[in-house]
Amino acid sequence: MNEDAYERIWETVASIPRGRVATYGQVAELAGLGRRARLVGHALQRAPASLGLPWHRVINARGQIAFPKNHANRRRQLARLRAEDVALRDGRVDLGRYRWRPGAAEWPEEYLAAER
DNA sequence: CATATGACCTATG
DNA sequence: TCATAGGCCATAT
Repeated sequence: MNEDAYERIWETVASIPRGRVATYGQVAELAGLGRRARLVGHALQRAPASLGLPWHRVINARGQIAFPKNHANRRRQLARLRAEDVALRDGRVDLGRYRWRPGAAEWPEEYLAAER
């Protein structure tokens, strides 16, 4: 069911640039699904690995990784985020700094600051 | 059919 | 910042 919505969610997630993050609610909104944030979680859980989606760039509205503390994917996501220079302080990403804004500059503030 | 359970969010106090 | 409440909804039992 909702294959239609799932595909739109996958496309949206695939378009999140490296070094930026998006929240579940944001992905739902961008995919034209209103406030169905939970659906984003379902869609990612069911996403074929073959799609190679950057699922690690999707976090909750509090800037935290949504997986439970002991879950293996939690560490995987943390490692991948750090690998693309997304800083986590006290387990939280500074959304004001790293949230993806479609159409806006796609590089983190630190990078822009270094260029200036 | 009825509950419970999440990779959730926003508003409010 | 924490807690509560209401919204949301596919899946599992």
